[in-house]
Amino acid sequence: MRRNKPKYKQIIDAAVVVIAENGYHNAQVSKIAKQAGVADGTIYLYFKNKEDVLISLFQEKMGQFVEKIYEELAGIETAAEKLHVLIDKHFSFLAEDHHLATVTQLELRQSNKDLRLKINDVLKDYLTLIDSILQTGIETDEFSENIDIRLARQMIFGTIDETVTTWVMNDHRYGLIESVDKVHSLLLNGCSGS
Amino acid sequence: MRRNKPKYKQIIDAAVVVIAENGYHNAQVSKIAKQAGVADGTIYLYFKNKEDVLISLFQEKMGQFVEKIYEELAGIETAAEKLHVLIDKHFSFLAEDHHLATVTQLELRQSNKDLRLKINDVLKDYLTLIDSILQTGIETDEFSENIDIRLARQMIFGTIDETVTTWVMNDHRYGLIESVDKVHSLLLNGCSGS
Amino acid sequence: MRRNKPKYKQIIDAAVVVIAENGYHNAQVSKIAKQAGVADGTIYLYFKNKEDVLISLFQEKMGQFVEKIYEELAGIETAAEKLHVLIDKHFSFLAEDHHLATVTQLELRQSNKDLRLKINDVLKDYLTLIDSILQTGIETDEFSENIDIRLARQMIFGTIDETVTTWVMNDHRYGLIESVDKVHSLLLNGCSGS
Amino acid sequence: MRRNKPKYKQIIDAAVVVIAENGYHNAQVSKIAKQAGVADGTIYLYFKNKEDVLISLFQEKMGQFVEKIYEELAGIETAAEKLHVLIDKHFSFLAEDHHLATVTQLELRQSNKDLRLKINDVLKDYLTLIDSILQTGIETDEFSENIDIRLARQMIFGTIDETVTTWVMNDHRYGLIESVDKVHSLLLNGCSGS
DNA sequence: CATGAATGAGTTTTCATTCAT
DNA sequence: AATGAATGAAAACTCATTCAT
Repeated sequence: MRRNKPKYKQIIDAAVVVIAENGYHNAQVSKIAKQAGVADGTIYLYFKNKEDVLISLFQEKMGQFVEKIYEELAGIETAAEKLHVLIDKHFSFLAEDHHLATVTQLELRQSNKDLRLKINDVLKDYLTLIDSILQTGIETDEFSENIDIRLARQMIFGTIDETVTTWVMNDHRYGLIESVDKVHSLLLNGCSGS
Repeated sequence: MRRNKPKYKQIIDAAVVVIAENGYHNAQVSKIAKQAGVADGTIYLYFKNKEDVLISLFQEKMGQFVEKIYEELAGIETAAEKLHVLIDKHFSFLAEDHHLATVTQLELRQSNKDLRLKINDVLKDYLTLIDSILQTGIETDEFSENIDIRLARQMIFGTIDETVTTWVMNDHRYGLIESVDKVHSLLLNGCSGS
Repeated sequence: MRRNKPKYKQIIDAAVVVIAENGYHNAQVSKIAKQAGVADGTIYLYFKNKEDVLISLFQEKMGQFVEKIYEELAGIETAAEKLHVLIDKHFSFLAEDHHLATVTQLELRQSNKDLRLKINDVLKDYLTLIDSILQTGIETDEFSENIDIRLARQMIFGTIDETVTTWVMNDHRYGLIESVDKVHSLLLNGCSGS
Repeated sequence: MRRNKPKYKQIIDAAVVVIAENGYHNAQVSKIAKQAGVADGTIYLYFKNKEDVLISLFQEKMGQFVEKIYEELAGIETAAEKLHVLIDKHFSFLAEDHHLATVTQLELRQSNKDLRLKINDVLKDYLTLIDSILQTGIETDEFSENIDIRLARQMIFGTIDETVTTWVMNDHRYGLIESVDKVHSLLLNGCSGS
C-alpha cells in the first residue's frame, strides 16, 4: 500500500509547506519535489498527477481530522457538549498547523471546479457528523424541533469556516482557540432558540 | 469618467456571462472581448489588466448591492427586522441572477490571494453594515450584550454565504428565498440567546 | 484564406530547413519559429499544432508536385512517354531541393502512424496518377493486358521511391537525373513484358 | 556468448510483440521487460541500451532470413528461378509472422536516422544477394546485359518492399503469397527486357 | 477611439538508464 | 545474475498584453 510508504507522506507534507509559502499558483511540482527531497519524477511513482497530490493531501489531513473527532464524540452525552468538542477540535487542529490552515482555508480554494468537487466529497463525512449532532440535540430536546437541519448545518459549518478563514486572513495574529466558547454559545443559541 | 461609458458596463456584463459559462480558468480575455462585441485591445482602454476587470466586476455588482441595502435599512427600527431585510435582499439579489451567483460564490474564489484580498476590501462595507445592525441590536437590548461583535458578524456572514454557496453548488435546484425566515430565525436566536 | 498569407509559407519553408538540418526528432517548434523569423506562438495562429505543420508541409509540397505532373502529362500520347515524364519530373523535383528530398524520404517517415496515415492520403492522388498511366498503356496495347494494376503500381512507386531514398542516403553524391532513362527502361520492360 | 542465453531471445521476442501491439513510440523498456518476464534492469545486462535491442532484433530476424535464402538458392540454376525463390521466401517469411511484418515494415521505420543507418548495414547482405542473382542472370544471358545492376537491385528491393508494406498497411487483409508469381513476372520482364 | 496580429514566458510529465541491494 | 526504485532532462502550447495602423 503506497500510502504507508514514507515518501508518500513526505511528499504530502512537502506540498503543504510549498503551497503555504508560495501560494497555490506558485506551487510547481519541482518545488514540491525539492522540498520533499526527492526527484521530480519520484512524485509520479506515488501520485497519478499533480491534482492527485492535492486531493490526497486534503483526504489525508481531513480524514485524520474527521476520524479523530468521531472518537472524541463517542463518549459524550449531550449535543451541547458534542458541539463544543467539534468546535474546539476544529479550531485546535488548524491552530496547531498554520501552514495547513492557510492551505485549506485559502490556497486550495483556488483550485478548479473539478478538484473542488472532489474536496467536497471528502467534506461530506464532516457535514454528516454535524447532522448527527443536530439529530441528537433534537431528540434530547436540547435543540428546537423546528430547526431545519440543512440550514442549521450550514450555519454551524459556515460560522466555523468563516471564523477560521478570517483568522488566517489576519495572519493568525490573535488566538483562534480563545473564541471557542463564544462561537459555541452563538451556535447553541441559534439551534436551541425558542 | 470611464465607468459611465457604455463599453465599460458591456465588458463587465460580458465577463459575468463568460465566467459563469466557462469557469474562471477558461475565461480568456479574448472570450470576454468577443462576448462584449469589442476587440481584445479595447478592453485595455477601459481596464488596466484582466485582474482589474474582475475586481471592477465585483465592486460594481457588490457596490450596487450594498447601496441598495443601505437604503432599505434606513427606515427600519428594530435590529431583528433589519437582519431580516439583510438576509432577504442578499438572497433575492443572487437568486435573481444565477450567472452572477455562480461567479461570486464559486468562480471568483478561484482567483489568487491578491485578487481575493482586494475583493475583501470591497466586502468590508458589507461587513460594516452587519456590525451596525449588531450594534443597534445590543443598544435596543434585542441582542445579548455579551455577544462578541466580530464573532457574531462572522456567524451572520458565514451562514448566509454558506447557504448561498450550497444552493449554487446544487445548481439552484431549490428556492433560495424560501429559506429566508428560517435562516433569520437561526441567526436571531444566536444573537439574542441569554 | 490563411494558406495565402506569407507567414504560412514562411513557416512551412522553415520547417523543411530545420527538419533537414536537425532531423525529425530534433525539430522543435522553437527552432522552426526562429528559422521562420516569428515567435513560437505565431505558429499556432497558422497551424493547429506541430503535427499540422508537418502534414501541411507534405500537402503543400506534394500537392504542387502532383498538380505539375498532371499538367505535363496532359499533352502526351503514349503511356511510355507519360511514364518517362513521371520519372523525370519526380527525380527533378527532388533533385532541385535537397532539403525537401531529405525531409520526404528520410525524416518524415519517422513520424508516428497517425501522421503517416495522413501523409498516405496525400499520396493517394499520386498513386491514382500512376494507375491512369497504366490504364492508358493497357488500352493502347503498350503494356501487357495480363499485368495486375495494383502490383504494377507498387513496382513503379516502389522502384522510384527506393531509388530516390538510396540517392538521399548516399548524400546526393551522384546525379539522380542521370538514372531517369535506365529506370524508365526497367519499368517499361516490367509492364510490357510478354 | 550472450546471444545464446535464453533471456536474450526472450527479450527480443518480447520486443517484437510489444512494438507490434503498441507501436514504436509506445514500446517503453518497462513494457518490453514485463512482456519478457524480467526486470527492467535485466535488459541492460543483455543489451547496451534500448537502441541495441532494436538493432539486435533486426539483425537476429533478418540474419535468420538471409541465411535461409542463401541455403535455398544454393541448389538452383537459373536466375529466374532464384528470383522466384527470393520473392517467395521474402513474402512467406513475413506472411508467417504478422507481428514481425508490422514491426519491420511500419514501426521500425519510425526510428531515427542513426538507427536506420545501422539497419541498412544489416540489409546490405540482402542487397548483395540480389546483386549476385542479377550477376548470374547477366552471365547466363537471362537478363539484358544493358541493365544497371544498382538500379535493377533498387527495382527488385523497392517493389518487394512496397508490396509488403502496402499489404501490412491494409491490415494483411488479402493473401500476400498469392502475388508471388505476378511480382516475379513483373520483375523478370524488367530485367530481361531488350 | 478601436483594432487584432504578434509576442514569448512558463510548467507538467514521461521514460531510458543507473545502482544499491 | 537479477532486481526495481529512483533519477532528471527535455519540449509543446496557452494566453495576457502590446502597439502599429
